[in-house]
Amino acid sequence: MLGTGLCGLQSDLELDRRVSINAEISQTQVEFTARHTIFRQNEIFDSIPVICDGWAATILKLSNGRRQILSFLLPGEMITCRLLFDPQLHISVDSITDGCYRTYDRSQLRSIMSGSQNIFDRFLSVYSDEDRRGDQLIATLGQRTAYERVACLLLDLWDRLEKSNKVTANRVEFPLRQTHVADATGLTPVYVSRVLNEFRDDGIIEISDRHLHIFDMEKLRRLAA
Amino acid sequence: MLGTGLCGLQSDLELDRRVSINAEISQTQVEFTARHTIFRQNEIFDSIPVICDGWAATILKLSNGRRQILSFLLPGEMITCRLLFDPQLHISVDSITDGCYRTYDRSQLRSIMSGSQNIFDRFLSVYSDEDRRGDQLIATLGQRTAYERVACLLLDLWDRLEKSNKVTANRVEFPLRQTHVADATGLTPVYVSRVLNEFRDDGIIEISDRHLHIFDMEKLRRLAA
DNA sequence: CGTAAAATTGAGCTGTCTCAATCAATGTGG
DNA sequence: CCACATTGATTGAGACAGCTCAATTTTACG
Repeated sequence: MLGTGLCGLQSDLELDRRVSINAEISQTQVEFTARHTIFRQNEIFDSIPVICDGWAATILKLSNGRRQILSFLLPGEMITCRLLFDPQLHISVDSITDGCYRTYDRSQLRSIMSGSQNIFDRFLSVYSDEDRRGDQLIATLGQRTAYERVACLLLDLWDRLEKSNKVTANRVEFPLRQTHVADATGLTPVYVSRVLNEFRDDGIIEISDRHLHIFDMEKLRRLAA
Repeated sequence: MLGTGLCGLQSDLELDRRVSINAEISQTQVEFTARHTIFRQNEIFDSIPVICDGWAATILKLSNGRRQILSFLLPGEMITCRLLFDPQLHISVDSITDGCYRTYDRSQLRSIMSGSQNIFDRFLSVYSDEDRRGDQLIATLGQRTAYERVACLLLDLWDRLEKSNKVTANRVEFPLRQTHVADATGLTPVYVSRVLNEFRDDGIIEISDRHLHIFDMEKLRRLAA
């Protein structure tokens, strides 16, 4: 983890497990419960929310009612770096599990950023990662088959969770429902079920008890193309 | 157009038709010809290229050889704002028509940006737009049918070209081949042909002579859902 | 003008969806 | 703590959107 203890001040903001700042930033903490919309498309924010506990998803709703999950938010992650610069959230955020978020004042964050090239660049690097993941998702949805999409999603989450040491013995907490996987991959819940079951029957993974177990990582990575 | 004449200095950088700076920035101009890769995935840049004439496309290549067009670059547009902060280009750029690009020194641009909150915010707003379009594309590829995808693409391009006054009498230059449309929508060239022909037969649009003519805008917007 | 690239068209196939029914898990109120 | 209600997962059968392959025509380019 980069930057722990920077500035040597009080409260702790950790971004995507890559930037953390100790500084005197005013923050408020808010609890949320599973399966609710916690931020709505087009809300205006003077502060930056960061999920500090639980899982959530960013969602874009189309005019016709269909919904696409853009990303899953894991504990410690900002909704999107864009909020640092653009007060209007153009996406919704739904909670997946119970949890809480903290909000940090934008102007304070920005003055901290402009005070340190170092911190500034770290935020930008988080932003950059966010973009890369977005571009990868575009390519995945445009070019990959259902099996590949599901494999990619599982691996993406796995790799992120592994970075924050949430993986033990090839097993990790996995609170997503199949509808979440469906909304993220552009597939039908019914078909997601078939894909996951086939992965299970092939001895590649198993999802049970809100946990994901990967038995054959190599095969899964090969499947993700 | 915002910001023309800012700083009252020499050369002209216009971004996405939304930010333009007159300042003493060193730049070099490079010509390119149609149908070539002009920047390669993973190149490192000390300068920011801006397409100043002609069309190009940003492309992500997958391990298995498939390719996804992430965006079309119209005259005046930066490859991606990310390059302002991250020297590594993680995508390729292919030219579509003949044209040219200029490159601007990153550190110079950044010092201009840090010298003016105003200019800084404008760059960020361009960046923000880039992201929004990315998110829309994710939703389109994940949730929309072939007809909707093609309609969305045509409208997106149309709206951007209209903003820069390139549309006259419901007609606009349109140098894309059907393979470009296919790579951008995640469809097959063959199927794109069928979709476009159906649009034509329904009296909605016509593409001929490298121009796009929209006869029934309302119907097209309805099709785009 | 000749050659290569792009577009069109037809026929047939397959990956993914829809609909519908059943079963399992999770949450809730009495 | 159990019964019921709700939500999520599984499975089967059938349909269809979009793909593949291949042949032909049209357009663009050197």
